[in-house]
Parts: sequence; C-alpha cells; structure tokens
Amino acid sequence: MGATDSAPARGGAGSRRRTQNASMADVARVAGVSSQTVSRVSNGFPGVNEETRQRVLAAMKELGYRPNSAARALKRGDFRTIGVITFTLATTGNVRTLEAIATSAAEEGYAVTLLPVAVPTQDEVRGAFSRLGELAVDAVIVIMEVHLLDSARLSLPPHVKVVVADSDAGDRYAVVDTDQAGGSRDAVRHLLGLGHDTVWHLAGPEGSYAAQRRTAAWQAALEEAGRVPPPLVHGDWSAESGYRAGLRLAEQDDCTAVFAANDQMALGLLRALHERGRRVPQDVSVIGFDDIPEAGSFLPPLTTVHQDFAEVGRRCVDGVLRQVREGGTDRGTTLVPTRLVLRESTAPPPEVR
Amino acid sequence: MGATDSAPARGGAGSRRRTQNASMADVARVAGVSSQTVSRVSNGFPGVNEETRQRVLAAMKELGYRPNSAARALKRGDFRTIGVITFTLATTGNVRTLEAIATSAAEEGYAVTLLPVAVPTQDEVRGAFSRLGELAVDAVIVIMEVHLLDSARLSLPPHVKVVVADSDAGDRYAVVDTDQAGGSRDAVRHLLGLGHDTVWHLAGPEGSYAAQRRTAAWQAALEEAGRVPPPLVHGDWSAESGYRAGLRLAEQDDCTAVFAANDQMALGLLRALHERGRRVPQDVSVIGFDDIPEAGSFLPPLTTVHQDFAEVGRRCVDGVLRQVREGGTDRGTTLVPTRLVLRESTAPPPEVR
DNA sequence: CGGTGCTATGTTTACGTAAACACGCGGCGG
DNA sequence: CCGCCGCGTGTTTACGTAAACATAGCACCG
Repeated sequence: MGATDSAPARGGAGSRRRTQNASMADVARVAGVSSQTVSRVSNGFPGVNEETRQRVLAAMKELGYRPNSAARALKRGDFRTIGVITFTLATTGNVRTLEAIATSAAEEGYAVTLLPVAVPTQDEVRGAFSRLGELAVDAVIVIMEVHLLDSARLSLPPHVKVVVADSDAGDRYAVVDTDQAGGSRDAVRHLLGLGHDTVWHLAGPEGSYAAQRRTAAWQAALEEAGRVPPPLVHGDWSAESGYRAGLRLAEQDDCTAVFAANDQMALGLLRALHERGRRVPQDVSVIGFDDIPEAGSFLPPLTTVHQDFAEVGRRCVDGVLRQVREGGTDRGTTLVPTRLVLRESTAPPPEVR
Repeated sequence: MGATDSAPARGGAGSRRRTQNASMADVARVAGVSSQTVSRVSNGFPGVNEETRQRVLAAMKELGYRPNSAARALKRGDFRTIGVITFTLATTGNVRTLEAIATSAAEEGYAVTLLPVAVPTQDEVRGAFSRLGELAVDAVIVIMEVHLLDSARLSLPPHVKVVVADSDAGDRYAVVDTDQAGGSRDAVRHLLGLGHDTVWHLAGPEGSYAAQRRTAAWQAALEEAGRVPPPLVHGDWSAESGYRAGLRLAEQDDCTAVFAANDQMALGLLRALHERGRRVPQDVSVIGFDDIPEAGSFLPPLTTVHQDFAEVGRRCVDGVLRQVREGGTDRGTTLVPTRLVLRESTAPPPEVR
C-alpha cells in the first residue's frame, strides 16, 4: 500500500481501471533501479550488468509486466505495424498473399492490421477519420485493384509508404505482381504445342487489372503464333460464372482448348463441359490459373499456372520495409515468376488423336 | 524556414523526421483555438460552436492533420483493436470467419490485428516479448484448436479478454462455435431418410475438435436410428486426403452413403469414386460440410451442411466487445445453427431405385 | 439585480516510454 | 598523481492526446 498515495478519493465516480497493468515505473521500483534501466532491459540494449538485468527480468515476471505498445509507439514515432487494405478475402490469391505478408512481417517484428474499406461509417460525424486516416501504421500494402481504390472513398494520405500487390498503379506506387503475362503465355503455348488450332479464353471481370493482363497476354501469344483469337468470354472469377460461360463455350464445336483466367472458373467450366457431354481432355483441353490446393482434385485434375503467392507477400513486405527504413517512396514494379503445372486436363485436340 | 529553430545542429547524425505530421497543437494554433477544442472536434464531442468547429476542420485539412492513434491509445487506455490468433489462413472457415470479424469490428470502430503464432523469433533476446505479449490489443479472438494453442509456446497473458471460435475451451474461455452436432445430425438423417442402411464417415484429423464433434454426432445419429456405424476413415481436411480415403471407400461394396467432414475432402472423394467407376449419386451418395462457394460447381454439385461463418465472426466480435465494455471475462458457449443445402450428390441407394 | 446554471472554451496534468544528457567510479596513461 | 575514458546507471524531458478542472459570458428566475 501507500503506492496510490495521490489521487485523492474523488467523488467516487469511475476510477476503476488501475491495478491493471504494471508500468515500467512499477518494475523499476520492485527491482530497485530506474525506469530507464528497465527500458534498456526491455529493449535488449547492451550496457546493462547481467546481475541487474536478471533482477529486472525477475521483477517483470513478478508483476506480469507487458510493455505498452502505445506509449512505445508514441515515443519512438513508429508503430511497427503494416496495414493491409483489401476489399475481400473471398479469393484464394488475396488470402494467400495476406498470409505470406503476415508471416514475413512477423519475422521483421512487424504486426499486420487489416484495413477494411468501404465500410459505410458515420462520415464526418464521429471525427472525419476512418481508421486508415489515422496515424496507426508505418506503411500500407494494397491487395486490390487500384482503380477501385480510387473510386472507393478511401484515398491514401499523401507520403504514405505503399506497395500494391497484383494490380496496376500507374507508376504512382511500387508494385509487386505475379508475372501474369508470362504465365498466360506459357498456358497458351502449351496448348498450341499440343496441336490445338487456337485457344479460347475465359476471362476475369473487365474491371480487374490482373484479368486484363492475362487476356492481353493470351491474345499476344496467339497472334505471335499467327492464330486468330476467338471471341472473349467473361466471368467474374467465381465457379458459378465459369459454369455459365462454360455452357456457352460447350456449344462452340471448334472449341478444343480453353484457358481460364483462374481455377475457380475452370472448375465451373469443367462442370458445364461435363454436363454437355464434352469430355476433358479428350474433346476439350482446359487450363487454369492460380493452382489452388484443390486444383489437383478436380475432375480431371487441372493443369494450371502456379502462382507463388508466398513470394509476392514476402516481396511486398520487403518493399514497404525498405521504404520505411530508407525514408523514401518507391515506384518500380517487381514480377514474380509463375510455373506451369501439368496435370490431366490438357491433351492434343480430337483431330490429331 | 525558421521552424526548426531549436535542435542545435548536433554532430550531424540523424535528426531527420519532423516536419512530418501535424499535431493537435499545430491545428490549434492555425485555427486559433486550444488543443482541447481540436480534440473535441476530432472526437465528435458536442459543445463546440458550429463556426469554431468549421474553423478547426479547415485547419485540419490545411495541415493534413491525422490523429496519432498511439497517443490516443496511451491517453485513453485502450487500443480499439482486436487481435486475431490463427495458425493458418489455408482453410476456408478460418478465412471467412476472419473476414466477418474484420467487418464487424470495423462497424464498431475497432481494427483487427493478425497475431501469427509459432514464429520462431529470437526468444528472450530482443526483449522476451512476442507481439502478443505486448499491450497492444484490447481483446483476442482465437481461431484455432485450443489444445494446439496450449502446446504452442504461446500462452495468453492472464485476464485477457478472449473468445474462441470453433474449438473447445474447457470452460476457460468464451466460445462461439458452429453447431457441429446439429449439422452432422441433419446430414446423417437426410441420408438415412433417403433409404440408406447406414452412413460412412470421412472424418477430419484426430487432433481437431471440430472433427471430433462431427464424428461424435455422426455416430450418435446412427446409433439413435439403430444403425451400426461403419469403420471410420480419417483425412486431414485436404482434397488430396479425401481422394486417398475415397480410394479405400470405393472398395467397400456396401458403402452407399458417405458423410465427409468438409467440402474439400468431399471433392477428393468425388474424384476417387469417379475414377473407380462408382457414380455419384446413383451408386454412392456424398454429403459435405461447410458449403464453400465452389461446392455448387463440383461434379456433381455437392449437397452439404452450410456453415454461417459470418455469423460466427459477428458473435465473436460481440463477445469480446461485451467483455471489454463490461470489464469481465465470459465463459459460455454460443452455437450458430447450420443449414442443410440440397444439391445433386445425394439420392436413394441403388437397391431402392 | 444577484445568484444560478448552462454553454463554449481554455489550462493543467498524466498516460508509459525512450532519447538525450548527466553522473559516479575505477583504471590507466602521461 | 592528475585527468580522461568508458561502463553502468540515474534524471530529465518530450512524444500527442484527452480527462479533469477552471473560467468567462450570458440567459433566466425569484
């Protein structure tokens, strides 16, 4: 007792809280040192006598001391936190990238905070600041289409350190992207190499930059080989949309090879083809993009373009941390290579068999 | 110029930083008010003259003011942040729950921070504190098997407000769980109702509490109907493991109905059955658990038990925030109901047809 | 017409930490 | 033997915010 000497028992209203968390000062008192020494121990700084250090550690343990990250952040001027902005966690890619980001960040001593967008909060009312508007992260990684970011009310405060994953950024931000073009080219060439005259494309939504790049590369690869690109079919990334598109493709008799812009749509496509009696791969070859864990269990197991999401996440973290440490803002684009995974959904076309 | 008057050009080392972010005091100066008034405006408190308020808002805008969340947290004593602990984001359920948590939290003005576990950081060295050991979140939601949590080096600091999702917690924590038992019972009864003699079970990994509960309920539902539970087959949640198990099940001639503990394993099972010439649903009925978005695109579309992950996430947030606001720690268990989604993978057994 | 109460605003202080600086003490070179 | 150096530790201060308290003006009522 006698510690809480001041704080004259006021009216009595609500001075609960306290007796909660021990502070450095408390630890210092118990250990018989100054709070600065506690700070040094807490941060692993050298120049503390081993014996003193042990005494401080013992005091910390006794009191259940936990450093207050708010005070630390306030004093240091940084937060050791990376914000991640993403519209949805419904797509495999976003999630895998997020997971890799969290892991890489943790290794660097950084935490990851999710910054949901487009939550219709009470605008100006409660303070005019969304969580993102607050000073609470040292850097931001954006996993979404940048143009959506623009149209969302969400605008990044100026001078914020940013890396954009899997999107375009009009040279405004640094970008880490999967090599969409290379992967698409590999897919098309693989099918042409099997003897198909041409390759149809089940594209992603028009608003998606990744989808656009895959489409453009598909077209380029075909033209480079002197083939005429068949009409485009669009989906929205979902298996259901792939199914609907597949029903239309199944009616094209000359369609013997389809490059789907992701695995989910490929799954729906497989179902549509199956329902229409078009065998895969005997009648139609199908190739996907992403290599989701289930792709090997499709009927038939799906040949697809493997994306290295973990590497993307890692480089995103490297990118923002470099900016944080060097103080500038980057712009360049980093491409992460893909790898074609051959399974059983592709084969030579019927004529050649 | 003239702003950085103090700070006598020391040795020259590194006094960059500054001229960075405007503080309340800066805004107050520009607006010609006290910083307390700025605070009131920033937090949307009443009792500020409209004209003054506008002047302050204008000053904020001019200076690009953003509240410093560290200072705010330090002063207020809370962080407006919920930590989420999870081993993996590889499973649909975890991710969907996480997404719902993030959304619900945002609506309440809380941010969500990912707390990765088992990162082999430099133990005691840099300070003996993992990010979780720091005081940085107001509450924690655990999305993982609690017994794994115990065995991981990670131990939750005492008195922390916790809600556990989808696991057991030995009455140590509050729990929000899907009604595993109810869903499993519905699945089994549906198959028995179609005329199947019994139902086989493709179980999840033995270490999983959710898997155990599904298995127990499957067994109970069979026994309640006077049927003999066939031997158990275990998978590890992955489609690949479902495939391997499926190859074994395909050899059981008397196996006409299988309840798979999740959709991914059901997918692998479908592939195995297909390869072995066992038609679904004509020869074998298959039912899954989760209702992942792709389930409707399987071959055939999968009948499955729908889990309401969004509701689970919502209740987790409600749970921790109630604890935060009321100051106590809860214990009870909340069950979120499931719903059987009928598609095309179940039918009466061959004999009855 | 003085007091009372309310509104709008200002002043003081403390939150927990860590950087900057100060200090004491023992050893060692000149 | 004096002064300087460096190690280990203590003291002071500032980070940006918001609670608590203080004050000034003004309306209203007895």
